[in-house]
Amino acid sequence: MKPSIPQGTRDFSPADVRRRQYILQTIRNVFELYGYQPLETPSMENLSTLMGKYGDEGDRLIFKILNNGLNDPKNTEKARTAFERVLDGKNDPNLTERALRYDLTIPFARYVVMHQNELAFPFRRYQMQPVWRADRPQKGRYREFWQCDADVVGSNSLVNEAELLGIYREAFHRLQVPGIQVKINSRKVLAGLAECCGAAGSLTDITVAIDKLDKIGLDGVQKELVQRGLDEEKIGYITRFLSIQSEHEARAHEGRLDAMAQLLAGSETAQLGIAELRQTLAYHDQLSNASWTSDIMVDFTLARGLNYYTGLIVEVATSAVKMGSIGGGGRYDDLTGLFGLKGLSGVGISFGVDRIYDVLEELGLFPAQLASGTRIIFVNIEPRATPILFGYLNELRAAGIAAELYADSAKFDKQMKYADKRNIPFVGIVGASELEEGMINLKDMASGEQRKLAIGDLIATLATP
RNA sequence: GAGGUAGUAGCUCAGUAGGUUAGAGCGUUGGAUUGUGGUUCCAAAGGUCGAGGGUUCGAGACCCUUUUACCUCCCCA
Repeated sequence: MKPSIPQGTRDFSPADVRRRQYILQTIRNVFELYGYQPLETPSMENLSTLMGKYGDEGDRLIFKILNNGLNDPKNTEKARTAFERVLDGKNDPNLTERALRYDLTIPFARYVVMHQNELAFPFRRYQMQPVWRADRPQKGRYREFWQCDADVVGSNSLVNEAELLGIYREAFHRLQVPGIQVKINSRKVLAGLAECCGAAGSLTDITVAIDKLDKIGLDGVQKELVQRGLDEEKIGYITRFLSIQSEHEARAHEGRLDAMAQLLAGSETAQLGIAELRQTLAYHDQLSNASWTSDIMVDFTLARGLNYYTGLIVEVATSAVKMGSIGGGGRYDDLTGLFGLKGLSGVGISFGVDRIYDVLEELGLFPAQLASGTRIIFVNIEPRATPILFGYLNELRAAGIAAELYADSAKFDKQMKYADKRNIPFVGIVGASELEEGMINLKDMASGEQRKLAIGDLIATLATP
Protein backbone atom coordinates (compact mmCIF):
# COMPACT_ATOMS: atom_id res chain seq x y z
CA MET A 1 0.00 0.00 0.00
CA LYS A 2 1.01 3.57 -0.57
CA PRO A 3 1.79 5.31 2.72
CA SER A 4 0.17 8.64 3.47
CA ILE A 5 -0.61 10.99 6.33
CA PRO A 6 -3.98 12.50 7.29
CA GLN A 7 -5.17 15.53 5.41
CA GLY A 8 -3.77 18.79 6.69
CA THR A 9 -0.94 17.22 8.68
CA ARG A 10 2.77 17.42 7.89
CA ASP A 11 6.02 15.60 8.49
CA PHE A 12 8.82 17.83 9.69
CA SER A 13 12.16 16.65 8.31
CA PRO A 14 15.36 17.25 10.31
CA ALA A 15 16.08 20.62 8.70
CA ASP A 16 12.46 21.73 9.25
CA VAL A 17 12.57 20.71 12.89
CA ARG A 18 15.78 22.66 13.49
CA ARG A 19 14.26 25.74 11.92
CA ARG A 20 11.03 25.41 13.85
CA GLN A 21 12.94 24.89 17.07
CA TYR A 22 14.95 28.01 16.34
CA ILE A 23 11.69 30.00 16.15
CA LEU A 24 10.17 28.33 19.22
CA GLN A 25 13.37 28.69 21.24
CA THR A 26 13.68 32.38 20.38
CA ILE A 27 10.09 33.05 21.45
CA ARG A 28 10.49 30.87 24.56
CA ASN A 29 13.57 32.83 25.64
CA VAL A 30 11.66 36.09 25.35
CA PHE A 31 8.67 34.71 27.30
CA GLU A 32 11.01 33.56 30.05
CA LEU A 33 12.78 36.92 30.12
CA TYR A 34 9.48 38.63 30.79
CA GLY A 35 8.71 36.29 33.67
CA TYR A 36 6.19 33.97 32.04
CA GLN A 37 6.11 30.35 33.18
CA PRO A 38 5.73 27.27 31.02
CA LEU A 39 2.49 25.29 31.03
CA GLU A 40 1.43 22.17 29.16
CA THR A 41 -2.05 20.69 29.01
CA PRO A 42 -3.28 17.38 27.53
CA SER A 43 -3.80 16.92 23.79
CA MET A 44 -7.37 15.94 24.52
CA GLU A 45 -9.94 17.62 26.72
CA ASN A 46 -13.39 16.56 27.76
CA LEU A 47 -15.69 17.51 24.91
CA SER A 48 -17.91 19.42 27.34
CA THR A 49 -14.95 21.68 28.21
CA LEU A 50 -14.60 22.76 24.60
CA MET A 51 -18.16 22.82 23.25
CA GLY A 52 -19.86 26.19 23.06
CA LYS A 53 -16.68 28.16 23.62
CA TYR A 54 -15.79 28.97 20.02
CA GLY A 55 -19.19 29.67 18.48
CA ASP A 56 -21.22 27.44 16.18
CA GLU A 57 -18.52 27.44 13.54
CA GLY A 58 -15.92 26.52 16.14
CA ASP A 59 -17.98 23.64 17.50
CA ARG A 60 -18.17 22.20 14.02
CA LEU A 61 -14.37 22.29 13.68
CA ILE A 62 -13.56 20.44 16.90
CA PHE A 63 -12.02 17.01 16.29
CA LYS A 64 -14.02 14.55 18.33
CA ILE A 65 -12.74 11.22 19.57
CA LEU A 66 -14.93 8.14 19.32
CA ASN A 67 -15.44 6.35 22.63
CA ASN A 68 -13.90 2.93 23.03
CA GLY A 69 -15.90 -0.15 23.90
CA LEU A 70 -18.97 0.76 21.86
CA ASN A 71 -19.24 -2.87 20.72
CA ASP A 72 -19.58 -4.08 24.29
CA PRO A 73 -23.10 -5.57 24.49
CA LYS A 74 -23.98 -3.46 27.51
CA ASN A 75 -23.18 -0.25 25.54
CA THR A 76 -24.56 -1.02 22.11
CA GLU A 77 -28.12 0.13 22.81
CA LYS A 78 -26.94 3.47 24.25
CA ALA A 79 -24.55 3.89 21.34
CA ARG A 80 -27.37 3.36 18.84
CA THR A 81 -29.55 6.08 20.39
CA ALA A 82 -26.54 8.34 20.67
CA PHE A 83 -25.80 7.83 16.99
CA GLU A 84 -29.31 8.98 16.12
CA ARG A 85 -28.63 12.19 18.02
CA VAL A 86 -25.30 12.66 16.23
CA LEU A 87 -27.08 12.32 12.88
CA ASP A 88 -29.23 15.23 14.06
CA GLY A 89 -26.09 17.29 14.50
CA LYS A 90 -25.97 16.97 18.28
CA ASN A 91 -23.30 15.47 20.52
CA ASP A 92 -23.79 12.63 22.90
CA PRO A 93 -21.38 11.51 25.61
CA ASN A 94 -22.35 7.90 24.95
CA LEU A 95 -20.54 8.18 21.62
CA THR A 96 -17.90 10.88 22.16
CA GLU A 97 -16.81 12.40 25.41
CA ARG A 98 -13.33 13.57 24.48
CA ALA A 99 -11.94 15.88 21.80
CA LEU A 100 -8.61 17.21 20.59
CA ARG A 101 -7.50 20.59 21.89
CA TYR A 102 -8.81 23.38 19.61
CA ASP A 103 -6.71 26.23 21.01
CA LEU A 104 -4.60 26.94 24.08
CA THR A 105 -6.76 29.60 25.70
CA ILE A 106 -9.74 27.51 26.83
CA PRO A 107 -7.51 24.73 28.26
CA PHE A 108 -5.62 27.48 30.06
CA ALA A 109 -8.83 28.88 31.54
CA ARG A 110 -9.84 25.36 32.60
CA TYR A 111 -6.42 24.86 34.19
CA VAL A 112 -6.60 28.14 36.12
CA VAL A 113 -10.01 27.24 37.55
CA MET A 114 -8.92 23.74 38.53
CA HIS A 115 -5.69 24.93 40.15
CA GLN A 116 -6.85 28.30 41.52
CA ASN A 117 -5.82 27.42 45.06
CA GLU A 118 -2.21 26.65 44.14
CA LEU A 119 -1.60 29.59 41.83
CA ALA A 120 -0.13 32.96 42.73
CA PHE A 121 -2.15 35.64 40.97
CA PRO A 122 -1.49 37.43 38.72
CA PHE A 123 -0.54 34.19 36.97
CA ARG A 124 1.66 34.52 33.92
CA ARG A 125 2.04 31.50 31.70
CA TYR A 126 3.24 30.65 28.22
CA GLN A 127 2.31 27.54 26.30
CA MET A 128 3.63 26.12 23.01
CA GLN A 129 1.75 23.07 21.82
CA PRO A 130 -0.07 21.74 18.77
CA VAL A 131 -3.80 22.29 18.32
CA TRP A 132 -6.22 20.59 15.93
CA ARG A 133 -9.05 21.87 13.79
CA ALA A 134 -11.23 19.96 11.35
CA ASP A 135 -11.08 22.85 8.91
CA ARG A 136 -10.54 22.32 5.21
CA PRO A 137 -6.78 22.76 4.69
CA GLN A 138 -5.47 25.36 2.27
CA LYS A 139 -2.49 27.65 1.84
CA GLY A 140 -0.92 28.26 5.24
CA ARG A 141 -3.75 26.44 7.02
CA TYR A 142 -3.41 23.02 8.52
CA ARG A 143 -5.49 20.63 10.57
CA GLU A 144 -2.64 20.26 13.03
CA PHE A 145 -0.61 23.34 13.81
CA TRP A 146 1.27 24.89 16.69
CA GLN A 147 0.20 27.79 18.80
CA CYS A 148 2.47 29.79 20.99
CA ASP A 149 0.63 31.81 23.61
CA ALA A 150 1.50 34.03 26.57
CA ASP A 151 -1.27 35.16 28.90
CA VAL A 152 -1.61 36.75 32.30
CA VAL A 153 -4.76 36.35 34.39
CA GLY A 154 -5.75 38.10 37.57
CA SER A 155 -4.48 41.59 36.76
CA ASN A 156 -6.32 44.55 35.28
CA SER A 157 -3.21 46.68 34.91
CA LEU A 158 -2.32 48.02 31.48
CA VAL A 159 1.30 47.34 32.37
CA ASN A 160 0.56 43.82 31.13
CA GLU A 161 -0.64 45.10 27.77
CA ALA A 162 2.45 47.27 27.43
CA GLU A 163 4.73 44.35 28.27
CA LEU A 164 3.05 41.96 25.87
CA LEU A 165 3.54 44.49 23.08
CA GLY A 166 7.17 44.54 24.18
CA ILE A 167 7.35 40.73 23.91
CA TYR A 168 6.15 40.92 20.32
CA ARG A 169 8.69 43.55 19.37
CA GLU A 170 11.54 41.86 21.24
CA ALA A 171 10.82 38.45 19.66
CA PHE A 172 10.57 39.75 16.10
CA HIS A 173 13.66 41.87 16.71
CA ARG A 174 15.55 38.71 17.69
CA LEU A 175 14.21 36.87 14.66
CA GLN A 176 15.34 39.86 12.58
CA VAL A 177 12.05 40.16 10.71
CA PRO A 178 11.89 43.52 8.92
CA GLY A 179 8.82 45.70 8.46
CA ILE A 180 7.02 44.53 11.61
CA GLN A 181 3.86 46.46 12.41
CA VAL A 182 2.19 45.97 15.76
CA LYS A 183 -1.34 47.29 15.39
CA ILE A 184 -3.51 47.98 18.40
CA ASN A 185 -7.10 48.97 18.99
CA SER A 186 -9.62 48.64 21.77
CA ARG A 187 -12.81 46.64 21.78
CA LYS A 188 -14.23 49.41 23.93
CA VAL A 189 -13.78 51.85 21.05
CA LEU A 190 -15.60 49.46 18.72
CA ALA A 191 -18.34 48.96 21.31
CA GLY A 192 -18.56 52.76 21.60
CA LEU A 193 -18.99 52.98 17.84
CA ALA A 194 -21.87 50.51 17.94
CA GLU A 195 -23.38 52.49 20.79
CA CYS A 196 -23.01 55.90 19.12
CA CYS A 197 -24.49 54.81 15.82
CA GLY A 198 -27.41 53.22 17.61
CA ALA A 199 -26.62 49.60 16.87
CA ALA A 200 -25.31 48.41 20.21
CA GLY A 201 -26.81 44.99 19.62
CA SER A 202 -24.92 44.54 16.35
CA LEU A 203 -21.40 44.81 17.75
CA THR A 204 -20.42 41.39 16.42
CA ASP A 205 -21.81 42.16 12.95
CA ILE A 206 -19.91 45.44 12.88
CA THR A 207 -16.61 43.95 14.02
CA VAL A 208 -16.82 41.03 11.61
CA ALA A 209 -17.42 43.44 8.72
CA ILE A 210 -14.75 45.98 9.73
CA ASP A 211 -12.23 43.20 10.19
CA LYS A 212 -12.38 42.53 6.45
CA LEU A 213 -11.56 46.12 5.46
CA ASP A 214 -8.06 45.50 4.12
CA LYS A 215 -9.28 42.43 2.27
CA ILE A 216 -12.51 43.66 0.61
CA GLY A 217 -12.15 47.45 0.83
CA LEU A 218 -14.61 50.09 2.03
CA ASP A 219 -17.26 49.18 -0.57
CA GLY A 220 -17.09 45.56 0.49
CA VAL A 221 -17.47 46.45 4.16
CA GLN A 222 -20.48 48.62 3.38
CA LYS A 223 -22.13 45.82 1.41
CA GLU A 224 -21.41 43.39 4.21
CA LEU A 225 -23.02 45.77 6.71
CA VAL A 226 -26.13 46.05 4.51
CA GLN A 227 -26.30 42.26 4.37
CA ARG A 228 -26.04 42.16 8.13
CA GLY A 229 -29.09 44.41 8.37
CA LEU A 230 -27.67 47.84 9.20
CA ASP A 231 -29.36 50.93 7.75
CA GLU A 232 -27.81 53.72 5.72
CA GLU A 233 -27.50 56.17 8.59
CA LYS A 234 -25.58 53.72 10.73
CA ILE A 235 -23.32 52.71 7.86
CA GLY A 236 -22.60 56.39 7.24
CA TYR A 237 -21.49 56.76 10.84
CA ILE A 238 -19.28 53.69 10.56
CA THR A 239 -17.77 55.08 7.36
CA ARG A 240 -16.85 58.29 9.21
CA PHE A 241 -15.29 56.12 11.91
CA LEU A 242 -13.20 54.28 9.35
CA SER A 243 -12.13 57.48 7.61
CA ILE A 244 -10.34 58.70 10.75
CA GLN A 245 -7.87 55.94 10.02
CA SER A 246 -6.88 57.20 6.58
CA GLU A 247 -6.99 60.91 7.46
CA HIS A 248 -4.22 60.69 10.02
CA GLU A 249 -0.65 59.58 9.53
CA ALA A 250 0.09 56.02 10.54
CA ARG A 251 2.39 56.88 13.39
CA ALA A 252 0.59 60.02 14.58
CA HIS A 253 -1.23 58.34 17.46
CA GLU A 254 -2.23 61.59 19.10
CA GLY A 255 -4.10 63.11 16.17
CA ARG A 256 -5.90 59.88 15.55
CA LEU A 257 -6.86 59.36 19.18
CA ASP A 258 -8.08 62.97 19.49
CA ALA A 259 -10.21 62.72 16.37
CA MET A 260 -11.73 59.48 17.59
CA ALA A 261 -12.41 60.92 21.05
CA GLN A 262 -14.33 63.68 19.34
CA LEU A 263 -16.35 61.43 17.03
CA LEU A 264 -17.32 59.10 19.85
CA ALA A 265 -17.82 61.84 22.46
CA GLY A 266 -21.22 60.39 23.30
CA SER A 267 -19.89 57.07 24.52
CA GLU A 268 -18.33 56.66 27.94
CA THR A 269 -17.11 53.22 26.94
CA ALA A 270 -15.27 54.61 23.93
CA GLN A 271 -13.68 57.36 26.02
CA LEU A 272 -12.44 54.74 28.45
CA GLY A 273 -11.04 52.65 25.59
CA ILE A 274 -9.21 55.66 24.16
CA ALA A 275 -7.78 56.52 27.58
CA GLU A 276 -6.58 52.92 27.93
CA LEU A 277 -4.88 53.02 24.53
CA ARG A 278 -3.12 56.24 25.57
CA GLN A 279 -1.98 54.73 28.87
CA THR A 280 -0.82 51.50 27.23
CA LEU A 281 1.25 53.44 24.70
CA ALA A 282 2.72 55.61 27.46
CA TYR A 283 3.81 52.56 29.46
CA HIS A 284 5.11 50.89 26.37
CA ASP A 285 7.20 53.91 25.35
CA GLN A 286 8.91 53.78 28.72
CA LEU A 287 9.82 50.12 28.58
CA SER A 288 10.59 49.79 24.89
CA ASN A 289 14.12 49.26 23.66
CA ALA A 290 15.64 51.82 21.32
CA SER A 291 17.09 49.10 19.08
CA TRP A 292 13.66 47.74 18.13
CA THR A 293 12.94 48.74 14.56
CA SER A 294 9.30 47.65 14.48
CA ASP A 295 6.42 50.12 14.39
CA ILE A 296 3.61 50.25 16.86
CA MET A 297 0.45 51.95 15.68
CA VAL A 298 -3.14 52.58 16.62
CA ASP A 299 -5.41 51.10 13.96
CA PHE A 300 -9.11 51.69 14.56
CA THR A 301 -10.01 49.39 11.68
CA LEU A 302 -8.49 46.44 13.53
CA ALA A 303 -11.35 44.32 14.84
CA ARG A 304 -10.35 40.64 15.27
CA GLY A 305 -13.07 38.06 15.00
CA LEU A 306 -13.00 36.45 18.42
CA ASN A 307 -15.77 38.07 20.38
CA TYR A 308 -14.53 37.33 23.88
CA TYR A 309 -12.13 40.28 23.69
CA THR A 310 -13.22 43.23 25.79
CA GLY A 311 -10.28 45.64 25.94
CA LEU A 312 -7.08 46.03 23.95
CA ILE A 313 -6.77 44.01 20.77
CA VAL A 314 -3.50 43.57 18.92
CA GLU A 315 -2.33 42.08 15.67
CA VAL A 316 1.14 41.76 14.14
CA ALA A 317 2.03 41.72 10.46
CA THR A 318 5.09 42.42 8.34
CA SER A 319 5.11 44.69 5.33
CA ALA A 320 8.06 42.70 3.94
CA VAL A 321 5.94 39.72 2.85
CA LYS A 322 2.43 39.42 1.53
CA MET A 323 0.92 37.34 4.28
CA GLY A 324 -1.85 37.64 6.84
CA SER A 325 -1.23 38.33 10.50
CA ILE A 326 1.63 36.47 12.20
CA GLY A 327 0.39 37.13 15.69
CA GLY A 328 -2.60 38.45 17.58
CA GLY A 329 -4.21 38.79 20.97
CA GLY A 330 -6.13 40.94 23.37
CA ARG A 331 -7.77 41.36 26.74
CA TYR A 332 -10.73 39.29 27.76
CA ASP A 333 -12.70 39.89 30.94
CA ASP A 334 -14.06 36.94 32.81
CA LEU A 335 -12.73 34.10 30.67
CA THR A 336 -12.66 31.75 33.63
CA GLY A 337 -16.26 32.67 34.44
CA LEU A 338 -17.31 29.99 31.98
CA PHE A 339 -15.87 27.46 34.42
CA GLY A 340 -17.26 29.08 37.54
CA LEU A 341 -14.43 31.39 38.63
CA LYS A 342 -15.75 34.94 38.27
CA GLY A 343 -14.01 38.26 38.15
CA LEU A 344 -10.63 37.25 36.75
CA SER A 345 -9.49 39.35 33.81
CA GLY A 346 -6.83 38.15 31.39
CA VAL A 347 -4.77 39.48 28.55
CA GLY A 348 -2.69 37.46 26.13
CA ILE A 349 -0.94 37.21 22.81
CA SER A 350 -0.28 34.44 20.34
CA PHE A 351 2.49 33.83 17.80
CA GLY A 352 1.59 32.15 14.48
CA VAL A 353 4.55 29.80 14.26
CA ASP A 354 3.75 28.30 10.87
CA ARG A 355 3.34 31.67 9.22
CA ILE A 356 6.47 33.03 10.90
CA TYR A 357 8.30 30.04 9.43
CA ASP A 358 7.06 30.95 5.95
CA VAL A 359 8.10 34.57 6.43
CA LEU A 360 11.63 33.65 7.59
CA GLU A 361 11.96 31.19 4.72
CA GLU A 362 10.78 33.66 2.10
CA LEU A 363 13.16 36.34 3.36
CA GLY A 364 16.08 33.92 3.90
CA LEU A 365 16.37 34.82 7.58
CA PHE A 366 17.22 31.42 9.05
CA PRO A 367 20.79 31.29 10.41
CA ALA A 368 23.02 29.13 8.20
CA GLN A 369 24.44 27.08 11.08
CA LEU A 370 21.05 25.46 11.69
CA ALA A 371 21.80 23.08 8.81
CA SER A 372 23.62 20.27 10.61
CA GLY A 373 24.25 19.23 14.17
CA THR A 374 27.21 16.94 13.60
CA ARG A 375 30.57 18.79 13.34
CA ILE A 376 32.76 15.87 12.34
CA ILE A 377 32.33 12.37 10.97
CA PHE A 378 35.09 9.76 10.92
CA VAL A 379 35.26 7.61 7.82
CA ASN A 380 35.60 3.90 8.35
CA ILE A 381 38.39 2.67 6.03
CA GLU A 382 40.81 0.92 8.33
CA PRO A 383 39.31 -1.77 10.62
CA ARG A 384 42.29 -1.67 12.97
CA ALA A 385 41.57 2.03 13.68
CA THR A 386 38.13 1.43 15.15
CA PRO A 387 39.19 1.25 18.85
CA ILE A 388 41.19 4.47 18.44
CA LEU A 389 38.21 6.17 16.74
CA PHE A 390 35.93 5.22 19.64
CA GLY A 391 38.43 6.96 21.94
CA TYR A 392 38.40 10.07 19.72
CA LEU A 393 34.59 10.10 19.72
CA ASN A 394 34.57 10.00 23.52
CA GLU A 395 36.98 12.89 23.79
CA LEU A 396 35.14 15.01 21.24
CA ARG A 397 31.76 14.39 22.82
CA ALA A 398 33.17 15.12 26.28
CA ALA A 399 34.29 18.47 24.87
CA GLY A 400 30.74 19.12 23.65
CA ILE A 401 31.48 18.56 19.97
CA ALA A 402 28.93 16.48 18.05
CA ALA A 403 30.86 13.65 16.41
CA GLU A 404 30.02 10.39 14.71
CA LEU A 405 31.59 7.42 12.99
CA TYR A 406 30.46 5.95 9.70
CA ALA A 407 29.45 2.57 11.08
CA ASP A 408 29.81 0.32 8.02
CA SER A 409 33.09 -0.18 6.22
CA ALA A 410 31.81 1.00 2.86
CA LYS A 411 33.83 2.40 0.01
CA PHE A 412 35.64 5.64 0.78
CA ASP A 413 33.83 7.37 -2.01
CA LYS A 414 30.45 6.44 -0.61
CA GLN A 415 31.37 7.63 2.86
CA MET A 416 32.50 11.00 1.52
CA LYS A 417 29.27 11.39 -0.41
CA TYR A 418 27.36 10.64 2.77
CA ALA A 419 29.24 13.33 4.70
CA ASP A 420 28.64 15.79 1.90
CA LYS A 421 24.95 15.05 1.69
CA ARG A 422 24.58 15.41 5.44
CA ASN A 423 26.29 18.81 5.26
CA ILE A 424 28.79 17.79 7.92
CA PRO A 425 31.54 20.43 7.87
CA PHE A 426 34.51 18.17 8.75
CA VAL A 427 35.59 14.64 7.92
CA GLY A 428 38.21 12.81 10.03
CA ILE A 429 40.29 10.31 8.10
CA VAL A 430 42.30 7.66 9.92
CA GLY A 431 43.77 5.06 7.57
CA ALA A 432 46.81 2.88 7.91
CA SER A 433 49.38 5.71 7.73
CA GLU A 434 47.54 8.07 10.14
CA LEU A 435 47.07 5.16 12.52
CA GLU A 436 50.82 4.60 12.61
CA GLU A 437 51.54 8.30 13.16
CA GLY A 438 48.80 8.68 15.79
CA MET A 439 47.30 11.53 13.79
CA ILE A 440 43.98 12.42 12.19
CA ASN A 441 43.70 13.77 8.70
CA LEU A 442 41.09 16.53 9.08
CA LYS A 443 39.28 17.54 5.91
CA ASP A 444 37.39 20.82 5.74
CA MET A 445 34.53 19.99 3.41
CA ALA A 446 33.81 23.59 2.43
CA SER A 447 37.36 24.45 1.29
CA GLY A 448 38.55 20.92 0.52
CA GLU A 449 41.69 21.55 2.55
CA GLN A 450 43.25 18.77 4.57
CA ARG A 451 45.77 18.72 7.39
CA LYS A 452 47.06 16.21 9.91
CA LEU A 453 46.38 16.91 13.58
CA ALA A 454 46.64 15.12 16.92
CA ILE A 455 43.30 14.67 18.74
CA GLY A 456 44.04 17.51 21.19
CA ASP A 457 44.61 20.02 18.38
CA LEU A 458 41.60 18.72 16.50
CA ILE A 459 39.36 19.36 19.51
CA ALA A 460 40.81 22.84 19.88
CA THR A 461 40.17 23.52 16.18
CA LEU A 462 36.56 22.34 16.24
CA ALA A 463 35.72 23.91 19.60
CA THR A 464 35.86 27.38 18.04
CA PRO A 465 33.44 27.49 15.10
C1' G B 1 -20.26 23.23 4.67
C1' A B 2 -19.96 25.44 -1.00
C1' G B 3 -17.00 25.81 -5.45
C1' G B 4 -12.50 25.38 -8.85
C1' U B 5 -7.95 22.77 -10.61
C1' A B 6 -5.10 18.53 -10.71
C1' G B 7 -3.37 13.13 -9.90
C1' U B 8 1.96 9.65 -15.23
C1' A B 9 9.09 6.47 -12.12
C1' G B 10 11.47 8.08 -5.27
C1' C B 11 10.98 13.81 -6.78
C1' U B 12 9.69 17.69 -10.68
C1' C B 13 7.19 17.15 -15.01
C1' A B 14 6.46 15.98 -20.84
C1' G B 15 3.16 12.87 -23.45
C1' U B 16 0.54 16.87 -29.48
C1' A B 17 -6.16 15.18 -33.20
C1' G B 18 -7.56 8.57 -28.79
C1' G B 19 -3.07 4.37 -32.55
C1' U B 20 2.85 -0.36 -31.86
C1' U B 21 6.92 -1.71 -26.58
C1' A B 22 4.71 5.39 -21.92
C1' G B 23 9.51 9.44 -21.99
C1' A B 24 13.04 13.38 -19.89
C1' G B 25 15.70 15.78 -15.96
C1' C B 26 17.02 15.09 -10.99
C1' G B 27 17.69 11.20 -7.48
C1' U B 28 19.05 5.82 -6.59
C1' U B 29 22.39 1.60 -7.70
C1' G B 30 26.78 -0.24 -10.29
C1' G B 31 31.20 1.03 -13.13
C1' A B 32 35.41 4.56 -14.96
C1' U B 33 38.18 5.35 -9.60
C1' U B 34 39.81 -0.75 -3.76
C1' G B 35 42.73 6.69 0.29
C1' U B 36 38.84 11.41 -1.06
C1' G B 37 32.70 14.43 -1.56
C1' G B 38 30.47 18.67 -4.05
C1' U B 39 32.41 18.57 -11.24
C1' U B 40 32.53 14.77 -15.48
C1' C B 41 31.59 10.19 -18.42
C1' C B 42 29.20 5.13 -19.13
C1' A B 43 25.41 1.66 -17.74
C1' A B 44 21.32 -0.34 -15.04
C1' A B 45 17.14 -0.67 -12.00
C1' G B 46 12.63 1.71 -11.26
C1' G B 47 5.50 2.59 -13.88
C1' U B 48 -1.21 -2.29 -12.64
C1' C B 49 -0.48 6.15 -15.93
C1' G B 50 -4.62 7.35 -8.01
C1' A B 51 -8.89 3.50 -7.80
C1' G B 52 -13.46 1.46 -10.09
C1' G B 53 -16.73 1.41 -14.16
C1' G B 54 -18.11 3.02 -19.25
C1' U B 55 -17.49 4.63 -24.71
C1' U B 56 -14.18 2.48 -28.65
C1' C B 57 -11.33 -2.31 -33.04
C1' G B 58 -7.98 0.38 -29.68
C1' A B 59 -7.89 4.86 -23.65
C1' G B 60 -2.41 7.76 -19.97
C1' A B 61 -5.71 10.89 -23.08
C1' C B 62 -12.87 10.99 -23.83
C1' C B 63 -17.41 10.17 -20.19
C1' C B 64 -19.28 8.74 -15.14
C1' U B 65 -18.30 7.42 -10.02
C1' U B 66 -14.86 7.43 -6.11
C1' U B 67 -10.46 8.98 -3.60
C1' U B 68 -6.37 12.19 -2.62
C1' A B 69 -3.70 16.77 -3.06
C1' C B 70 -3.69 21.93 -4.09
C1' C B 71 -6.50 26.59 -4.51
C1' U B 72 -10.91 30.00 -3.44
C1' C B 73 -15.27 31.19 -0.28
C1' C B 74 -17.16 30.69 4.88
C1' C B 75 -14.15 30.88 9.17
C1' C B 76 -9.52 31.22 11.19
C1' A B 77 -3.62 30.90 12.94
